This record gives sequence, C-alpha cells and structure tokens, in this order.
Amino acid sequence: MYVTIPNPEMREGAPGFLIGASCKIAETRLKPGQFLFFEGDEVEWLYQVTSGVVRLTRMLADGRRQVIAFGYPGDIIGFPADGLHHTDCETLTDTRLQPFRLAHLENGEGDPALHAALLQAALREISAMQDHFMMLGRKSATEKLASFLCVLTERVGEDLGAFRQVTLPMSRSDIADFLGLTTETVSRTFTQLRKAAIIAIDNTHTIIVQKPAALLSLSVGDQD
Amino acid sequence: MYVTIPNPEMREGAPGFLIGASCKIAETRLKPGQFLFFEGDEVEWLYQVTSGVVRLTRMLADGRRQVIAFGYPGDIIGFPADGLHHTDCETLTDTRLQPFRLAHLENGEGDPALHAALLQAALREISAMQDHFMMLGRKSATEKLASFLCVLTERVGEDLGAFRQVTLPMSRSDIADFLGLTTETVSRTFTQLRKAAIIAIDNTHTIIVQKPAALLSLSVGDQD
DNA sequence: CGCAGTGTTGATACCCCTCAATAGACGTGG
DNA sequence: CCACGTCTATTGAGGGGTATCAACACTGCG
Repeated sequence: MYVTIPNPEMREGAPGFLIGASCKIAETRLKPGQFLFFEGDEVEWLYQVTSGVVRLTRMLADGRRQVIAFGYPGDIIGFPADGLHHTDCETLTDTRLQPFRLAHLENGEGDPALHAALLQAALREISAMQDHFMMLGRKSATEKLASFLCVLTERVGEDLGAFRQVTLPMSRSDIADFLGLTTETVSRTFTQLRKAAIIAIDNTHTIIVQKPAALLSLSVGDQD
Repeated sequence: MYVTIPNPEMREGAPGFLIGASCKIAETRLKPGQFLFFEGDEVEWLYQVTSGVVRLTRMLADGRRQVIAFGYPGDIIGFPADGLHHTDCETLTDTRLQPFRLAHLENGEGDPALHAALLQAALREISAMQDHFMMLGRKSATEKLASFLCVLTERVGEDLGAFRQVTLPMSRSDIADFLGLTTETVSRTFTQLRKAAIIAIDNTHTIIVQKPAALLSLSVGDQD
C-alpha cells in the first residue's frame, strides 16, 4: 500500500479478496516482528494480506533504509523480479496471509480469474508506486505526513462520532523511512498538526483526525 | 527505465526485443516532442521502444511535475492500471516503437512466450521503481546525479578510447524532475562534477565520463 | 541581428537534517 | 505494585543542503 495521494473516491479501490476455487492452501498466521521473506529470497508464493499489517523495506549498503510499502488487508505482496524478492517483509501486527502460487500469476494454472486478478494487482502496484514518486520527489514534510494520514484514515480509519480515528501500527521511524524524512521531522510535524488542532494524538499509535478537510488541504499543498 | 542504482553487472539486463511470431503490427515512428499517450487515456497497446528515448511524466494539480521514467530501447511502456494510462508519454528524440496488444499481457492470446515476456517486464518495472524510491527518498543531489550518469553511461554510453561518452536527450529540467531536484541544483551539480574532473561537458547534452570509478563512488555515497 | 528558450551562476532564505538532551512507553524482575 | 533499564518519541539548538529569486550567458532559429 502506497500512502500517497488522498482521493475521496479512492481510485485504487480495495482489490477485494481472492478466494479462488483452485486455492486450497491454508492461510498463514504470523505474530508481530516475524519476517515473511528477505531480499534475495527466491519467490514461490504471493500473499494477500487477510488481516494485520506488514512492512516492505529495502536497504542501502550504508544502512540507509527505505520503506517501500505497508501491506494492509486486501493488498497483494511478494511480486518477484527475475524470480527473487527485492525487499524484506516483516509483520507489524498479528497477521494472516493467503498464499498463492507464483505460477497462478505466471500462467494461470487453470484459474483464469485468479490469474487476471493477480495481474491487475501487479499493474495497480505500478500505478500506486508512481503516486509515491510524486510524494517522495516533490512534496514537503507537512504534505507528506498529511497525505499519509489522509489515505490511512480513509482506508482503515474508524468512525468515532464526529471524528475519525486511525491506528498506526508502525513506528515513527517506519513512517520516516516511508516518506523520506527523519523521525525527528515526523515527530515535529505530528506536533505541528496537533497544535493546529487538525489532529489529536490519543497515544503514539492512535491518531484522531479532528479536521479532515484541513488535513486534505495540507496534503495537496493548498496552504501550509 | 529507472536510472537509479549503478550496478556493474547490470542486474536488470536489457530485456531484449520481443519479436513475437504473433506480432504483425507495424512499428510506430514518431518525431521528437510528439505525445504517445496522456494520463487518463484508455490503454489499448503496450509499446517496446525500438530506438530513441521517451519520457513518462505525471503532474500535480499545482503544476509540480515528476518524471516517472525515461524509456530507452528495450524498455516496455504503457502498463495500465484499471485500464487507463496514469502518465503522459512524450518522445525526446526520433523514436520507433513496436506496439503490442494489451490482450497479449492479459491473456496471452495464443502466444505464451510473448505473454510471459510482457509479464516479466511488468514485474521488473516494479523492482526498478523500488530502486528509484531509494533514490528519491534517501540520496543527496550528488548521489542522485552520479547514479543517473553511471547507469546511463553503462547502458547507452559509447566507448571513446579511454573514456566513455553519453548523450542526454532530455533537458536539465527533465533530469531535475526525475531526480526530485531543481534545474539549478542539477546544473550546479554538473558543474561540481566537471570541476572535479570526473566528467567533461562537451556540450549541454553530451557528457564524457573521465573517472568512472569516482562517479560510482559518489553514486553510493562513499565520500562527497 | 534579435529574440526566445535553455542553461549557468550568484546571493540569500529556509526547510529539514544532525546532534543532543529530555520525556514517555514498555517490559522485566524484585 | 513499584524500581529499573531499554527503547521509542519528543523537543531543542544549530548547521547544511537545496530551493528560491534574480541576473547573465549560451544556443538555435527566424
């Protein structure tokens, strides 16, 4: 999931869950902090997140890290290049995953609907990553964090009477490495949004959006 | 083409040219500055660049632009999401393109080899974009430009006795919008590399790499 | 020759990073 | 239940890298 350009109509749409008839493989269950695969591993399975959240990361030789994406329910992860994983994948919460054979993407294996769904997921991934380019290359810290919160609130937020609440299972440094910022800047930007009464911070990992419209404005750079 | 992480072994490899038996559609020829498609257009064709260079861009409402990729010979462009293009595509030079029906990616249409090749191209695209995330999110201006020049030199550079020469058909502002910088910073960084005698600038669009090793060092942040 | 577009260079501002200290959250063990 | 240590998050001070604004040079073309 690339948390980038807020869109009230949710262009991407939740891909829905693929319960192909030919899918007889049992769901995988993982506890927080477990690794599903590492960069360089051979790809045998794709996974659709059923519940929970995972984090895809890539490292530079000198230790700099980039969080490539967060995987939320409905997202399909594990697409290979040249047969190999090019990211690490770690769970952030209790997570359930539905595995699919890579062959289902590559040749369908007798389930054209599943094949088509996996291919569409890969293509949507490309488009979503393009949004994220814009985020990383062209947006300010405030725009980045506002976009991040907008999209997450829209997709996984819970209604709370007048407001909307969203749980952030990832650390500040995960958010920073996703948005191309430092933890300090992320923290300061949270504080700034809180002081502007746009959000409230119930606890570190629970955000209440008090002014969704203002947050959306900030995310597209209307003002700052 | 995502010009990102220099790799002497060229992990991605040139995808090679797909001259599927079932491909009877004539090559498309375009002059510089022509548009192949726009964001929002319906996707009917994928294209493999045969010769020339194209530029894929995406715009923000306020005019900020992100160059998503440059398409060099061998690259396949035009992957849709939800049936639509999500970038504009403009030629930078005289360009020849081999069109492929989208259906060849979606269901093979009787040519499994072509189907597989197009799918692998899409998957490699995902991996290459992940490299570009690292570039946009975590690299300095010098590292960005050095990486850019390293990869381009490796892939489309010409031997010139002891040195290597590369032609840059794109403008400084195209490079800036690709790397998440301003034209001024790109220009200054070029000057800095020239003054360090790492590159020579024959003319604006022709670079001679005098110290490839030094350029590679800069690209991975060994020193600065 | 003159003009427009592109690229370079300079001066300055400011956003974000870096380094550092403090505060808060969480788990463990007494 | 509290004391303690560790890890994460917040806040502060200061500096650096890149953007911004502006002027000038270069190139191509009518």
